[in-house]
Amino acid sequence: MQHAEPYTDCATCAVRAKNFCGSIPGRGLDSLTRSRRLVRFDRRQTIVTEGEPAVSFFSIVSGVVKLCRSLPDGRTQIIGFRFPGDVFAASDAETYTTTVEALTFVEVCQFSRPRLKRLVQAFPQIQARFLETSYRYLATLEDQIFLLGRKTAKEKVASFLLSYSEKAGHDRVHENDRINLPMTRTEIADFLGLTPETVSRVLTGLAREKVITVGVSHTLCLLNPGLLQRISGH
Amino acid sequence: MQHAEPYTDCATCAVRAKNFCGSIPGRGLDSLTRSRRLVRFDRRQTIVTEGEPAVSFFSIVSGVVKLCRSLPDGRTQIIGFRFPGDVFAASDAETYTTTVEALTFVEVCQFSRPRLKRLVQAFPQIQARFLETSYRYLATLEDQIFLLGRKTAKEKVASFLLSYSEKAGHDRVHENDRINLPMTRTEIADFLGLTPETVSRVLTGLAREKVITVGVSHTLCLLNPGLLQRISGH
DNA sequence: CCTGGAAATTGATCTGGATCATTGCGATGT
DNA sequence: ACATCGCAATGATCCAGATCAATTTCCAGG
Repeated sequence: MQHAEPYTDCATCAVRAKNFCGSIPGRGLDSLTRSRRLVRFDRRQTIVTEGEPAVSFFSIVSGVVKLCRSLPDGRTQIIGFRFPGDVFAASDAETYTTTVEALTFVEVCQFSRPRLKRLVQAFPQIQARFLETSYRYLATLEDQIFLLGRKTAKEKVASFLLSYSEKAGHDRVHENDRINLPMTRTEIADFLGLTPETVSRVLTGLAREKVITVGVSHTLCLLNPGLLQRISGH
Repeated sequence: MQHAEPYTDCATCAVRAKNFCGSIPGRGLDSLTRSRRLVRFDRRQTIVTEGEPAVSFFSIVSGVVKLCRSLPDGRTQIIGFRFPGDVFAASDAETYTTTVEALTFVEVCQFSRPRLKRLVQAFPQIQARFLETSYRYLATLEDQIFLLGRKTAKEKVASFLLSYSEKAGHDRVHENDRINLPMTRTEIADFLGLTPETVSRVLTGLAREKVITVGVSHTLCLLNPGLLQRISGH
């Protein structure tokens, strides 16, 4: 059997369990596969743009994206990063509330709103999953609000390293974990409400304290996650 | 007929339309009324505490509350304020993620989790409402993240005054609107990631520029909402 | 292997907002 | 009317992180 797409269908999708798709029973998988369009983006490509009509909903199969907002004067704030199994552009707003850009090569399932709506009608249990997901995002954003409002630069960076290394794969953070950051210092800064220079200085500071080592090609190593945790102020 | 509570039942509730209760048909209203307990709190009373088992869900009938998180060293961040028609402690987490405190005299409908669950089973359309609400909160938190990460003190205060005066009643913000702030300078500061001194200085600055007037007893007047809007950086 | 441009690091300096200290003032109770 | 107490305003000073300015490192493309 030949597929138009050289990729897995929903029945064999690696991230199905993590996503709303996991709530759809076996008999619905064909209909799910037909509802979505698998789309690929290269690093740096924009997937959706803030303010444009929100016609689609997305679910990430592979890769990492950033959600961000900008002011005309250039100030940018990254709202969050999203990983395989995450969704974005999920709200029912008229227009996208954030710009979404690929940080790595990315594969997403794109659902048009009407199709998604039909899917939800056919499988109402999806809605409970959406609610769960959106409660999880709410909790993450609350954490981020605390971080932005009340943490110091060092605490911010430490928190970021820990939560990133957790979400980006490793469920438990171990000593000597080598983590790969697909984002630039500027992007880390735009996420933490800092400048790239400050991020750089804090990282070299942490390296001097032997909490991490900073490697080449966006790589870095957590030598002492326990201490990092304490530095992060929980 | 006599009521144990001297207050309206769900059929005549002023905020029903704004809330999930609005999706429950007339025949379900008795069951709704029986599912909730109407509870009152005085200003400064704590309604739920961060970290404690999340046994209830709440919906505000009247008054204003704050949602906040604290670190043992005393740093506090207010995540948001909630008004009549809003809900809180809505996530399905094991424990409350924020402490909720009354800023004014408050009346809330308290639902135990099991009862709420049964209500949702009986009226599944509630779930769609919950999803809508939680998308709305997500958008608010995204705004707040931009504000905390990238706005100046003056922009923060201007944004706060505008969004507060909108949510606290007035749907459109008019010239010479008199607004009542039930929170202290410290609470405004903890919401905006500032100190009370800075909030105070910015307010007197805005008053000097004739954008607002600061009145007594937590009252203040927006002389020029249009300019305030421009100052807020949208 | 070289080379150009972007990103990262590092240093010097500046500043917005924090911190510390004092005074003012308006509610509440006597 | 007056004393008390907690919040608000204001002033003086400080400092974490921003800004400005060079290098240095990285890496993609030839």
